[in-house]
Amino acid sequence: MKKPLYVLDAFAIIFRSYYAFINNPMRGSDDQNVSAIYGFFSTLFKIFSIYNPEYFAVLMDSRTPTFRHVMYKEYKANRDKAPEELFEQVPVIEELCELLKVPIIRADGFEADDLMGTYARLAEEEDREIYIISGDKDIIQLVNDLVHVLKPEKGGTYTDMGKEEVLNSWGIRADQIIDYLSLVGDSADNIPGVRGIGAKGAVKLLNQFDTLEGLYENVESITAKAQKKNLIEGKEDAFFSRELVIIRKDCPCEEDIEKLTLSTIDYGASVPLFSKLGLKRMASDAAAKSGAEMPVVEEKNPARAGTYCGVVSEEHLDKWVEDVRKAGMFAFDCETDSLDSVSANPVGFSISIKSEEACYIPVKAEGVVCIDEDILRDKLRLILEDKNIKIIGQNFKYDIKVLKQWGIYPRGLYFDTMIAAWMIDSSTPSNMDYLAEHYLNYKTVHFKDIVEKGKTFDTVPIQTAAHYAAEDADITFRLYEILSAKLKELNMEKIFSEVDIPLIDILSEMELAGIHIDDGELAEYSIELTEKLDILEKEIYYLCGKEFNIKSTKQLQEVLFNDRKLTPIKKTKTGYSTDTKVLQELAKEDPVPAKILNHRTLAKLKSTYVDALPRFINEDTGKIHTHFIQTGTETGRMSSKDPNLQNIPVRDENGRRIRAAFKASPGHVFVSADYSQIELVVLAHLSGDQELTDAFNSGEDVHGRTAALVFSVDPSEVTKEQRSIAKVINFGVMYGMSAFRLSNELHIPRSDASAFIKAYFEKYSGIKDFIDSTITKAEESGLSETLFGRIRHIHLINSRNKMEKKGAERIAVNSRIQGTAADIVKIGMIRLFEEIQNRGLKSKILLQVHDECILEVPESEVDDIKIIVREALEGAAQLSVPLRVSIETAASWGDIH
DNA sequence: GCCAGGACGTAC
DNA sequence: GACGTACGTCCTGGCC
Repeated sequence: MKKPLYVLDAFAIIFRSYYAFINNPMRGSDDQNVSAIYGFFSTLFKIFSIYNPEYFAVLMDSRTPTFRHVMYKEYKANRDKAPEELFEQVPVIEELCELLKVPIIRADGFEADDLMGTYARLAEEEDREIYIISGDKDIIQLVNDLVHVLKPEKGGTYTDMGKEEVLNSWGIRADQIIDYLSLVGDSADNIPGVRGIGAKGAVKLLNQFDTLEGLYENVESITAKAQKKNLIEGKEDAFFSRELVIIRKDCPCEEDIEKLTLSTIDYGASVPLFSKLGLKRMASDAAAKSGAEMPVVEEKNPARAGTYCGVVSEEHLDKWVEDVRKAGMFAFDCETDSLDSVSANPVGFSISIKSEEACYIPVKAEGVVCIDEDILRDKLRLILEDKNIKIIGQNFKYDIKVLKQWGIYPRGLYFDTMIAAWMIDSSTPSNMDYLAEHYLNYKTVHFKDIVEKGKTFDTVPIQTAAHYAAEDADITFRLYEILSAKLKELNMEKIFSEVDIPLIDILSEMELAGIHIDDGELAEYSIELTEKLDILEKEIYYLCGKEFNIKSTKQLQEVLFNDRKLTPIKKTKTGYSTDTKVLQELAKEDPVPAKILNHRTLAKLKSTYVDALPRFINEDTGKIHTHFIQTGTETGRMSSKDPNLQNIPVRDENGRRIRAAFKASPGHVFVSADYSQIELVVLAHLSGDQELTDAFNSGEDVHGRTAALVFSVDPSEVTKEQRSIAKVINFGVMYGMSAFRLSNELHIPRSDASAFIKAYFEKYSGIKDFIDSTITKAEESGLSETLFGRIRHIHLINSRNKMEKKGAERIAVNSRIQGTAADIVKIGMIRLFEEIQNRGLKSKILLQVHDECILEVPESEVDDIKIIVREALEGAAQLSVPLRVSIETAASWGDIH
């Protein structure tokens, strides 16, 4: 018989090793964590010494992002920065395996589980024994006459799980493990299983009926009533779980097991790296095995500090201005006396034109005679207002706003490191301290460490201030060099330079413009709300026979589920849920929940909007100036904060009164332009689906047409109910909605919901293909990409945790749609802004709410602007279906829609 | 008293 | 387990 093959689940070992030392991590020569590297190779060499394998392979998940996210839960459970230092060890482990010439196998788009399955099959086919080293109980399903699992135990030993051992320890045969897990579920892996069926029950059932099919064919014969009910209700869950549990056996991988040999192992090659990592014992062990010499380790240099100077004379300033003009490009940063960009005054500027050099030009500093403000302003204009001189900034929207109010109108904005970093990876922070550390291995001086609480930057001693400020410009320049290369690699230069960079100035204008709100109107509404809330409160207290804090979910739970004996409907992490859905359900049998609902709605309006918005009115301008965050989402959308003007109520009448308080300035009106169904239009374009394309090209009601298709009726015969189902499905599809959710949403049986979804994808087969290909592409590349090339990393797309994987699939699909729509709206805004500028109009864009732009327009410009807006927005992209905007005009925001 | 996290609810 | 993207408010509980 052939010599056995040993395969190692690398992932599992890396994980175990890292957490084994979590309280006392192994540190390498740069003080970096090397626990996983050490643990992995200790295990590897231990296995070599115990089993002396001739054929051996390390099996990896397809990419490191996978790895990262398999650990997602643990990552969250250990809320420190641990995982990052774990992930960084993975490529090192791979490199060491390669140096050692230990076969390492990875199949793109597949997990180590699937590789184990595949090698189990391959070994079996040539009648070879295989030992799989893994602690994962899913793997047990592979066990048979030839396939063994070596389960790691505490103390570095391994239990050989063959057929008999499985039967002994589990009470079922190995080939029943799949069905067993389908019934029991696995909370760690998020396999649901059948509710109410535990380990003992599952074993008993499988012993009786042998298989899941056998069980369900005979489910009627089960005598235990509760169990039978659980099984019948959980049938779909069981079969769904089984899909998640089954390990594939068809990965593309090296099929010639003879090639997975350890005969060429080269311990000597690993010595320098082990040594460099500071794993001295491992290095010397490897050296001993190969007879190699121990190398001398060289120290790695951290990023170097820059050389900075202060500029307080005109001559010195002239020199810098001249140098900047010669260089044609510079990093620039403002220090101010306030975080509030509308009222902030500059207290100094810093400039860098090359890495590790920068200067600080104070405007105001205690005990320092600075350059005259007017002279300084004029000289800075020479570099900031020259469109041929490229400006590099970090969060430059802030600087633009400060500069504009100080009298400088920057023109040559070329690069924003914050935005670049966000486009490169929107899931990680984009503040400078993080970027410096992450990309440059440089620890910056922190603002709060040099400025005393409550004081402003101009009070900081000039030496300290100059160093801090100049460093910002220096680091910005250094980051530019790295990030611009990365943007290029990712092919995002175009969307970066043509969309996100030009948008910065537009957003600065929007924020500076602000929007007027009638605080008197809100004050009146607040009083009304207080009265209504008082009444509701009293009614609730009376009905409940006691007073309590209605806003406390904890106390509310006590009242509803304890005092009033209502039946809890769903759980949260901390107790029973009391959200809207639950309260609506409970309202059917008790008068209190309805009043709570009412109270909640009004209290929300009052605290979040009615009372909060007036506090944001700027003293100087009398307007509300929101902040648009360009790096606030993972899809490419913008967000808005302080206050968030993208979630002002619109749907119900109470809420609309808040919109009504937003007023156009005297002599002006609001013009709102709203893209019609932009996400569905994008879906039609991206998918190329014939039916959906036809629906939009025909100009008919798209939800009605969907209903006609799904229900196979003539469009003229579609009922209201059918249309509303179609509408929910249309939106649900873009979010990856399940039949479960659809049935809940529409209050229909789950089987009906499944049928609707099935019919939907049969008719819209192009959408199905779009979803599938988006997922496949994400699995291969780890990315989801918009029509314009904006990317999002889909970290969990190859997760072995099936729930996480499904979640990642939804994200991949939705991000393409939502992100493309966001790109289009941004492009539309840029076209619109440019057209307004070119024509010298006074109209201003004030707000953007994802698919809508709101402008404030002098009455005299209204007719023109409507045409301009339509042309600019509808022409933002050439799609296979028409992009339409609907335009409305009103003196108050409440009168729009 | 401060802060982080959870629950909830608003928008698209 | 169950629908994507945000932000704000209130409450709670741990920490100082």
